[in-house]
Amino acid sequence: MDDLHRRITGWFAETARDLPWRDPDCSAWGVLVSEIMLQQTPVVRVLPVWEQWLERWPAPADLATEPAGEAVRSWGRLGYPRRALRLHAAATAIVQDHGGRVPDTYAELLALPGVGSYTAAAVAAFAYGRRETVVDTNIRRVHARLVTGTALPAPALTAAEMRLAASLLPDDGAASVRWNAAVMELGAMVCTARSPKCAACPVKDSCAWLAAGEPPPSYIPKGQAWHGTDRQVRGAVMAVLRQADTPVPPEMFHQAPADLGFAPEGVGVPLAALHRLNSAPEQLERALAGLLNDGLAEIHDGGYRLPA
DNA sequence: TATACGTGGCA
DNA sequence: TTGCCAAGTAT
Repeated sequence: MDDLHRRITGWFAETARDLPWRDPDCSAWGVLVSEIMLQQTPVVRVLPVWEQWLERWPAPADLATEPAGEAVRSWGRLGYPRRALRLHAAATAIVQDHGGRVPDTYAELLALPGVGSYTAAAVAAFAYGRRETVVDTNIRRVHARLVTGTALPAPALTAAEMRLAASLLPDDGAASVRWNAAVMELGAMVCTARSPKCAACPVKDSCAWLAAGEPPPSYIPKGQAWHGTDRQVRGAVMAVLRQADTPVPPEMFHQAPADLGFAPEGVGVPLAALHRLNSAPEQLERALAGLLNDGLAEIHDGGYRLPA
């Protein structure tokens, strides 16, 4: 096992991407923001938004003094905008309950809005150097192939996977942090979901999946529906709200701007995109009600806007 | 445990 | 062009 550690962390030391949240000088807040943004979102898309966020809000207290809607607007097109809402709520909780400093224990991190088991472990490890069992989709896939010999991990994280990850974690604190980062990087850059680059893998001669002749997955991953879904409509509505400087009247969502003769400044393009979806009135209502319910929108002066 | 939740690049 | 999939969380 030490050999596995040496080869993977050695590979990481040589080839790791130079990401700003990996800078030793990066604050815990910077690490937390990066982890939330990276949930289900590729690095290349996070990079520019993370830079803007950290410049505008260098500490939790800076974000906490702003309306939640500003966090959502600045989220841009990263996707899953509820993450922005929760990050804002987390900043508020950090100010109120932790004196403005990002907490450094797994339990305290886990209690923050938008922080689950992965993110709590990741921030404790990468921001504070703690020895934590970090398990994300990359690490799960590497373990599945390298150790278990299957093409993909199970659809949901299992207790057996957590035990395996814990058993692989180096005893030494600093070594455990490097190991977590290295396995994650291996999964992201080499041991990828589709067409893994096994020729470039530092542990290909120890891989159970390769040794077994690369057996195919035992199940077909369930695709995420998109066209015609409520999610698509919600996304289109959010694009309008992000652009609007003033509350958007409900009629705007149901009728083309041309029919109304006016529209809030700058919402023409996203509004046209929403109308092109040609969604049923009840679906639009469902999307708007859902956004209100989630706190991503509110009604002010008879129109919809981001939360103030 | 299963489902809802955005977005855009790539094969 | 269609579908896959990316450092998950909350319910």
